[in-house]
Amino acid sequence: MSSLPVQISNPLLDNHFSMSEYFTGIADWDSQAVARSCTNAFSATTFTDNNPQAYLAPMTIQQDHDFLLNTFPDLFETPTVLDELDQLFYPMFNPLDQQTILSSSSSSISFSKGETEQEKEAFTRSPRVVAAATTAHHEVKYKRRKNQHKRVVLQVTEGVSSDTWAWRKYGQKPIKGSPYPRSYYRCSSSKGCLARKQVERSLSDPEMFVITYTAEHCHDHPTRRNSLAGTTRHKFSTSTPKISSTTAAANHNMPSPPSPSLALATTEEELSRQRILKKENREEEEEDEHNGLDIYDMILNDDFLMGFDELDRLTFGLQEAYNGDL
DNA sequence: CGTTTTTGACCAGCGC
DNA sequence: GCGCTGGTCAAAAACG
Repeated sequence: MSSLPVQISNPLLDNHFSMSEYFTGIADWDSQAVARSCTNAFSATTFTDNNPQAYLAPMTIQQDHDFLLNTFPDLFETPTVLDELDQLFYPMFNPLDQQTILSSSSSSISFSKGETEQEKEAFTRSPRVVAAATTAHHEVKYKRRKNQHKRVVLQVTEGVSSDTWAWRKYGQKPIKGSPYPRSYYRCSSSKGCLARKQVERSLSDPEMFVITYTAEHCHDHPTRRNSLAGTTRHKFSTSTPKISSTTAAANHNMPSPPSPSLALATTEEELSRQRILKKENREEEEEDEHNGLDIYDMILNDDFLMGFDELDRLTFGLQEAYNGDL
């Protein structure tokens, strides 16, 4: 990963700062750019630890290296600027998550001192040319396995959606060798958007989710979520045995039952999304029962995010007017 | 009514 | 060429 010339303009803080300044204490950002996770994006102790394995607890890094290499042998490729920004900003918007981003540039992957040359070689294999990768998914309907631009994120989701995009689930498949099904989502914000993501539990740690992003959004974040119709179901009802059994397991972060049919559980990630949507609805109705918003709500509230955009536009307009007067 | 999830079927890539 | 596997489609059902 390249160095970080990224400048953040935050109208509320009224100053500019670099990403490296933001994440204070990172002596060697580049060397840690890929294998990184955090329990708190603002925790200096987490980020200043030079041992990547520290970021992966409770996972074993080697286990997940192996898992990812077996499951996603072609996931590493040159990242786009958006990828890098996404990776950089993700922890800021998900401070409650424990996550690791394991793609996407083979050239930027770093290793701890203890890892062998074979491991490094295995980890950096399958380099891809981003041009070929990014064009492939636009073309043929089913030519998708090769040359797809993928980005993999490991995260522990505890009631927090992985991102603020609106996703629609379009498929779920049992995966050979894994007791957990893989869910397929596409972006529902825009009809033409090719962005997709796959969500499945990690083999080495069922509480960890492997989220694979494919393609990129061709639009900004949605100004509001699509209609909530169909998003909040009676998942926790006991009226339907199939639903109650699967969601009960998912809701308690437990592995799905060994039965293949029962293993087709709704993922925790999806449940988290539903909880958030419910929470948003409740908040609209209750007129802020609490006096303040906690960071959890602020992070996931689209209105909050859009508020920055509007503030940005306002300040930009004021600046223009001010310059015009001079 | 518009949107979502579910789920069986279909199709293409891959290994043998 | 064949079978396995994974990714997508699309109809039905569910939800607000």
